[in-house]
Amino acid sequence: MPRTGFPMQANLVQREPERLARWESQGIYARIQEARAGAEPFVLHDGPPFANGDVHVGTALNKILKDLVVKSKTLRGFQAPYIPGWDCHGLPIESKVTQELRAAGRTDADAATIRTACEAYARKYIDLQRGQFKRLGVFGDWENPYLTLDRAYEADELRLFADLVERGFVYRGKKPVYWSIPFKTALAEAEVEYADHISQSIFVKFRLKGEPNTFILIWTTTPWTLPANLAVAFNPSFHYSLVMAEGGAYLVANPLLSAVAQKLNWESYQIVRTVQAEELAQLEYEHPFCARTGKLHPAGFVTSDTGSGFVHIAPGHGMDDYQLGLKVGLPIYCPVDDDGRLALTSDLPREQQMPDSLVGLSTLEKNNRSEANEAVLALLTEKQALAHRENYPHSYPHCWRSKTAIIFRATDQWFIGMTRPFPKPDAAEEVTFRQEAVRTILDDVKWIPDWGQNRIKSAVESRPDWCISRQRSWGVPIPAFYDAAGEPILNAESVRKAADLIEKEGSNVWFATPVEALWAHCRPTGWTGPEAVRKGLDTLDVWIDSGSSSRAVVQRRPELTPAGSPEFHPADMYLEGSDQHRGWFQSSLLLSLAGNGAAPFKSVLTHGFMVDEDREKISKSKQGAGGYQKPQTADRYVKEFGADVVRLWVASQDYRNDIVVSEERLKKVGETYRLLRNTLRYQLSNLYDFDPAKDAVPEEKLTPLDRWILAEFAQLEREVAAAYENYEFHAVYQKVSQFAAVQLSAMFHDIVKDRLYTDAINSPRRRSTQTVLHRMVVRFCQMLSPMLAFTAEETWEFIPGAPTASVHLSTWHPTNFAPTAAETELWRALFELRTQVLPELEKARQAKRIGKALDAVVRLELSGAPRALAETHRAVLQELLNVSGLEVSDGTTRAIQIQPASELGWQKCERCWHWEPQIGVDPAYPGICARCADALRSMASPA
RNA sequence: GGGCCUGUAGCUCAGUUGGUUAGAGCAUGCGCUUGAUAAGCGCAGGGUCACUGGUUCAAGUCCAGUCAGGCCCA
Repeated sequence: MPRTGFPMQANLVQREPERLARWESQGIYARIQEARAGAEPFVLHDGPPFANGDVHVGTALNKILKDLVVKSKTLRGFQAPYIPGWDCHGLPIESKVTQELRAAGRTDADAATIRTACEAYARKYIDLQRGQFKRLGVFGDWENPYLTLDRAYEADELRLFADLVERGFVYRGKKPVYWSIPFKTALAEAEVEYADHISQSIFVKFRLKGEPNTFILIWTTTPWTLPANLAVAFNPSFHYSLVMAEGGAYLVANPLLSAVAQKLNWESYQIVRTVQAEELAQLEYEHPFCARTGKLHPAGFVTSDTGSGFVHIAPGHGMDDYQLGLKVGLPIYCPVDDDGRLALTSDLPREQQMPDSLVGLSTLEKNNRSEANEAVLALLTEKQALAHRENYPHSYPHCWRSKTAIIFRATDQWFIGMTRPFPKPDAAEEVTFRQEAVRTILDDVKWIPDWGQNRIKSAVESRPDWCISRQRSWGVPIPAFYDAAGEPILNAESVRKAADLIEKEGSNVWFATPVEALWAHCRPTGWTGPEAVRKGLDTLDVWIDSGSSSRAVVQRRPELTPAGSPEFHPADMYLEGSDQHRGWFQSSLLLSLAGNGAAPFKSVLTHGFMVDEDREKISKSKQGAGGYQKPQTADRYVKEFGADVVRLWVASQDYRNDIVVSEERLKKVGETYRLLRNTLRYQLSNLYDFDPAKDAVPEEKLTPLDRWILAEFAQLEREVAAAYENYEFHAVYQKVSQFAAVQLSAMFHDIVKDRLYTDAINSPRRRSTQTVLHRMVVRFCQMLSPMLAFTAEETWEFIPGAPTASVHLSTWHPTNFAPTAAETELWRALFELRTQVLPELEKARQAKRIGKALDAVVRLELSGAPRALAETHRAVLQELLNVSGLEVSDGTTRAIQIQPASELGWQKCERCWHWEPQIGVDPAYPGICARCADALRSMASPA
């Protein structure tokens, strides 16, 4: 009878933490790395999650997918190190911390105070998340993760930045930011508060050049930006009309025509004709009060809910305007100074700029009025360009400290230029950085799934220059200086010297040290330029932080640098959600290409996003009323189902599509978990008396049935190995669970019970089956181990003569077992016969003539080959059918008769439950059939 | 609004270059077993392959459009 200490109930929630503690004390990760020393490496480089909040179930999915890759590669014999990381800088942390400081009354915190508090905040969440990631069963060097706030990391990031500076990718340019006039500073989104505000809504007539008395009507709520107007945008998907109305001819978008007519009090108007987008794009207009002209450009952001369908474009004063300006090559003209006053700039010739009467007027609003707005409105009226004016109440951004309305204003920023020449010594002709990036995407990286290539290619093709400076405190400082004339000094050597300093002292040193001392330290050897009088206080975009991880981690950590690697070696794989095509994949690629000349990864695997049971994105607003009962954190699911079920759920989903997370889905996966667990348990429970060293039967002496299942199993192994190699974990899940349900549970395990329970302990037939069960439980356990990290280990402990201390230390190669063609054909034919007989048995069962199959005797009337087959393999066929008797007779009717053995006067053996014509022939064993008597006798007197 | 992607039974997935009544496992229902028992076995029901139109002798499979959903832009 089967026996095992392997419990049927997993009790994962309680017992997984115990196993984690054991793994921890064993140092399982280190032992795995030792065991694979010198093996072929496979480096999956971790994309750092943000050190903020609990681990979301989507983040858990990402981590588990990575672990499935690492564990399956390890299983196949690779050395697959895993160094987890965290992204530590950035606005979400800084604004949280600033809010906390504010709540504590600290409104005057300086950069050093904020930075110290931010680091403490980040470290707190790193610890929290580390515990939650480990709980998932993810193996890695958790005690030595990489952190983007580490000094060494920051220093390497700056050294990479220095390379970019040296190669000419970095330049100073302009970009619009939120600007607080009283504080003369740029603001982050988090420092902006929206409040009700009354603006001046105006319609302005822009005269078409060369068309007297013909105008385009533009609409704006910020009159003071008109001196900065350089273009007009229209939506190419709208229809526009030329209409005759009071005072002239006007171009207006059709969907807005009636609204405009009403606003402008047109008593009547006539549509002259429709104007096509192609024609609009050819037009030129005259600025109402500056001596210059502008052009019309198509843009998707022009809407039809307000205005006229034409949007005034001031690239220095709006994000849409700025993007359009970059695209069509307009200067980022911002005629407003730090004090918020209209000012002349060097972007345009003096004669093309605003009249003297406007210069020096303030844009700062008091009681909804500003000098600049009033003067512009007066000027428009004077020029008869103001078609309509009204108060316009709406929500408008305000500075959180001064409560004043903010303005959008282009300021000087640092950029990485996408069209800079890319240094390529052997290239026939010069290529741009962008062109080289696209070539690398196409030629040098494998994208999984392959449409990822398309995705990142179009992202790189269409992205503007990369604005890399932030007016924030919590980040890596850009070690730039400024001379007395305000000109920037950014030099590769000085950046490297700053990096050395920061590696020693931490990046706070940049903020805490006076400019004289910093410049003394960073001043390039033999510097002949102007001396620095001011240091820059900008920090780097956090995407530069995480994007530098190839340099700061993959090229640095010895365990990620296999022996004999060239100086620069890409990681084998990056694995993140599909949003990272515009995020980390891109920042990593661009930085590595610019700094190292090559892509940082050989392959990139992307997964879809988590959606709920309605296949809609998980949103906090859906939580509670009618939505999910609990927050969608990893812990919430681990605490209910256990990590192995969560891991199996991850494996079960085709991650290339959206991934459904729901109570129902996890419950279903829980059912599969139990199926797999019971399969393992059945095998273990029949190996309690099996010692592979002593009892194993050689392959060629296995019974035909055992050879059959071995062949089936070897086929499964090949398919599973291929699925792992293609990272198709859902295929592994399907194949493994279906094999467990069909070939094992419904067939082999069911058929073989008779042998295991009733043959003599040591009989060759029983040992043969145990040999196969043993081989299968070992290998089944291995195949499951990447998914069921905990349960596979638990199983491993119960396997007699397990080859290694931990399943995670073991290596697995698919069984090379091929039955002969004759064997394969024989078993195909036997199962075909079985398939014909089973329905007849079912009919007898439905008719209540028999209960289980063993109650029946089967008569087959066959002819020709089938008859020969059935007669030759009568015993095997009887075993496959699990019936007490099988008679084969010659005939052409192909009749299948089922008869209850009791009707034949047969008797049931107490031991094996087979019915036999005669029972108890051996007087020593009454009530027992001859076969069982033999078995008992042999066991009573061991040979 | 644009780019990329997805839509096959209640659930998760297969469906090779278009070719017989669209498959599997799980779940459900009914029955059996009670020596894998908070298990196991069998049988059955369940799909106008998101929708519409087209190409073709033939379409889940090719093309166009619509709808729904996701990611990224705007």
